[in-house]
Amino acid sequence: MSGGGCSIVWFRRDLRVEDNPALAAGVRAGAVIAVFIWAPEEEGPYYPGRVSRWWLKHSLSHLDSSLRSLGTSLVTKRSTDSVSSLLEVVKATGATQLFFNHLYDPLSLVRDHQAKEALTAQGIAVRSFNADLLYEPWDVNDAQGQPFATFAAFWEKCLSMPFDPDAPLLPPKRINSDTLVFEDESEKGSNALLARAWSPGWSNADKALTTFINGPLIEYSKNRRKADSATTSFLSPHLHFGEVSVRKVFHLVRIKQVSWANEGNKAGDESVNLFLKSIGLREYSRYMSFNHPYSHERPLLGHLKFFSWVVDEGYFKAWRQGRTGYPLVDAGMRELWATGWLHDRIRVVVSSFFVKVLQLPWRWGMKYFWDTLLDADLESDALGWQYISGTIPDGRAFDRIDNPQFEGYKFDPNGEYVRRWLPELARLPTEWIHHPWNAPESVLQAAGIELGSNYPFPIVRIDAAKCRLDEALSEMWQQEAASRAAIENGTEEGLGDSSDSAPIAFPPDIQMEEIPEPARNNLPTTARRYEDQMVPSMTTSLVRVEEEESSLELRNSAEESRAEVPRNANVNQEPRRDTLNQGVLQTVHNNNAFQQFNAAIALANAEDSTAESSSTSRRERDGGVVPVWSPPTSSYSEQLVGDENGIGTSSSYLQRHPQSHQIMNCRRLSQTG
DNA sequence: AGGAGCTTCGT
DNA sequence: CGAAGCTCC
Repeated sequence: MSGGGCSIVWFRRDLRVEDNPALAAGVRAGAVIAVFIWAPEEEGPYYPGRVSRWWLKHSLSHLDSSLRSLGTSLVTKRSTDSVSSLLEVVKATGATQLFFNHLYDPLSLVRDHQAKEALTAQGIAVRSFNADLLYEPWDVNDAQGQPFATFAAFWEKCLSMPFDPDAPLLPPKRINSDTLVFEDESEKGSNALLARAWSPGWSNADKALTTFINGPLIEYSKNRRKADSATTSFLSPHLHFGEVSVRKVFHLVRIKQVSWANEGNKAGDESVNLFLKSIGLREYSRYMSFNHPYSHERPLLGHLKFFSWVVDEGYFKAWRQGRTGYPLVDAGMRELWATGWLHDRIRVVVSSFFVKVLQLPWRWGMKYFWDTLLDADLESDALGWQYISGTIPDGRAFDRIDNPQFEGYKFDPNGEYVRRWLPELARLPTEWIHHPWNAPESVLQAAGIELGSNYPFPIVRIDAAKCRLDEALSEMWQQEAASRAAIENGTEEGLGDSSDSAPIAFPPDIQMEEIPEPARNNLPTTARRYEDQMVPSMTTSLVRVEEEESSLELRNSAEESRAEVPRNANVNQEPRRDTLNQGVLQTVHNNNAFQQFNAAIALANAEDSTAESSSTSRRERDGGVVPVWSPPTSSYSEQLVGDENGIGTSSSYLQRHPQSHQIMNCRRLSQTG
């Protein structure tokens, strides 16, 4: 069987054997070569963070042993260019078919398209499948056939589609294989803390799912506000790596819901709705990424490009270290640092604080999440940060500032969460735990706290932040109006064009992380920066905070004086309703090219669906074309490879290619479509 | 009971 | 902002 007609199954973020349509197709077609290609440099600034790599490593070995028990094994290949690696595998094996499952992040859309073209050109039959979503993005449209622009409408549609999500496939009974071994990639050290708490791999994902469905799910609606997160599903990293199929989750949860509904269990029923909504948000994040492939680097609402962010690395650092002076925020940031995990509510708290109080550029925060979260997920995180920042049509109000003090008493009423992660506040009574700056001196003394010394004063006061925000917003509206006027007068090139909205570059210490090793002489700073990205044990994180004490002290006093925002700012100038709508309209308008593109995809899929044997209407949705648009003239990955040799380039990929790709794509699409 | 006015919350 | 939920007559 070697040589003749075997197929390659290209695993990526679908590290499971059950309900894996690409694998199933490979098995149906005969001998299978299961391949995983590790080419992190292709991800540019989104090189997976340490905890993500830790997870991946274990998940892959788990998958490998599953595949072995089915009669094959996982071939892993280190690469800087996935497409050429695929071609090498083809050459080495004489494979005649390639199967893989769709991804929807901007990079994968381009890369998968290239893979398809390159392999097809070699006479390889390429087919791809949906394994990550209930419905493909191009299948979910409004009455006019246009993509939705808000979540609620999108999700309502998903739940009332004329056809159900595909039923999960069973795992194959046996996989025939050709043997072929590539070098195994070796990842550096794991982390004891992580290993204790988490078990990567598809069978553990299944266990987590079962545990959740039979346990916390029924209370989900009641408990979801608690910061101590024993009631979440803990499925997100499993879902990110595709260790469990979202369709399986959906089906099992729905079954529970029906039985609870029959019993008249209102709370259980409601809990399922809420949980499914979070599945829906994940779904929506892919949908957004597909329809707006630049959403991880640019606000979707046009006017937001006129918002002037506070570019202050000191703020950024204090936030990362959990030294903002707001206990709930700091506790969250310490937990993130120590465990790579945060309850959803706390993610909202810390990111909202980041954007609204500190007014730092959201992409910095998103990048930090990317580097530190165990379930780091570009699409979900982009959606989350855009939501928090109010840069999508149904996002939070721009001018709303959440007060961590009040949120603290909501999500952590007894202060247990804060005390766990901020030992320096452990002895503070609950009454003051979320606002120590108001506590009487005697109370602080009794608790062993000296503000400004072992715990900081608030880095920015909420009322000052509110003032500064209102000011920035009214300035933004003015500029937006001015720009629109300029465009109407023809003084300026058309919409969405150019230069103007280059994203703010990541600060240097984040940039250091973007291109980790290529074993260069590590400056002392580099070493520290790199550590920033790692997940230390509890103790090291505390030690580290101690070490930083003195420099932070300076920072604090600096911020204190810095926060003198004019109190008399004319904040009454309400952003006018019509301008807001303009923003939305502009977004929608900008979508046209992608909508055309999507129509093209849908069409192509329909044509392609004649392809295969078992021609139920269900099958027809499989095996469609790769859902991508034409890449810009010079390819993404070429640019990134060039990047890697990167002579003294401290500037990031994004900086040098200010989101030009999607604009080019738009143009190309309107030409070709 | 019931509704004006206030707060909270939302992807 | 706008809907939903709350309070206070």
